[in-house]
Amino acid sequence: MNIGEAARASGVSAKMIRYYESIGLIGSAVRTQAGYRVYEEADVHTLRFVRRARDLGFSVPQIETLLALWRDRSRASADVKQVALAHIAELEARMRQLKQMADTLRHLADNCCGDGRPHCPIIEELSEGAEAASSRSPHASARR
Amino acid sequence: MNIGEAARASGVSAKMIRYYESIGLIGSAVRTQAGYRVYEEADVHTLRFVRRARDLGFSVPQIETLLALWRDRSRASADVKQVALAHIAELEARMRQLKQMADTLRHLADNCCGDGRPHCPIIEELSEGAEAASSRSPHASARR
DNA sequence: GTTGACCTTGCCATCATGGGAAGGTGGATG
DNA sequence: CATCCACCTTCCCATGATGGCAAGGTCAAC
Repeated sequence: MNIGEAARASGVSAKMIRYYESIGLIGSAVRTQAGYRVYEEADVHTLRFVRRARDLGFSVPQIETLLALWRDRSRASADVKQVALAHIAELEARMRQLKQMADTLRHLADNCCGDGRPHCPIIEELSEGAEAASSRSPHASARR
Repeated sequence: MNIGEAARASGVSAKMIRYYESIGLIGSAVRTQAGYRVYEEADVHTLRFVRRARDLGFSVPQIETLLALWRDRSRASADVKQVALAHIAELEARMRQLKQMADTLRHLADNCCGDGRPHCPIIEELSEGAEAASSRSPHASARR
């Protein structure tokens, strides 16, 4: 099957299949004489694995690890669990950051009349900046 | 004051100050004869505003809007609030995505013994893919 | 033999940020 | 005055995962 069909069958775009091949996440596909990539059912299976891992927010390096564990029939489930738990921790850290931003903003917005007058605690916070708004070290860039 | 001092005073890196100038988020700094950028207290104040907005997760276009509102002494606080609420909604949407990923993973990890044996529900989910794991439309890419 | 759908590679863009190179400035010290 | 170090300048590159577009080759059907 050609790349387009593999893309439809796996839910991974043709573009991304080529990309995954280029970075070595998946093996190089067999080519026809004309240079077309050819895929088997097993490849589609792998691609679906990758897509599901992406849907769960795993990064490409993590997926590399997961693929290796998948293929390793003598893997220890502890190794898989470790990757998963590390990722959960990462997701939770990101959630905490977002939550802190949202909470701060929500608090400010709740105190903003939202009418036609210029007075606004949101703008004030940004310009005068109560650094101590929430337990945050002075310049800890809470970005991303 | 030079860019380095402005960076230290505002918490925005010199690199980013130049970047913000290049994209027009902040005005072009006055230059010395030698081409050095020169900053006043007011500029540092603006930079701090930008940094705080970034810390709250606002994108550059949103900060552009916020800066304009800040400078507009006849602004309507409703306009500021609208920007803030839209951003809160965005943050919450991202949190929901992350939460769904984390919940799914947590569930799988809870069912993984995490011992030396190969059997692992996490790997199984990825390879066999119970698409119906959590209310998620068939191929709704839950990406970012 | 033409057409249309598909494939190939390659480059560009995203978004905010950092790194580094090559070269000019400025002030302090020998 | 020469030297040195810290600073400044611009320019290019990289990130991560993804999409878009363009120019050109392939294939199958009609």
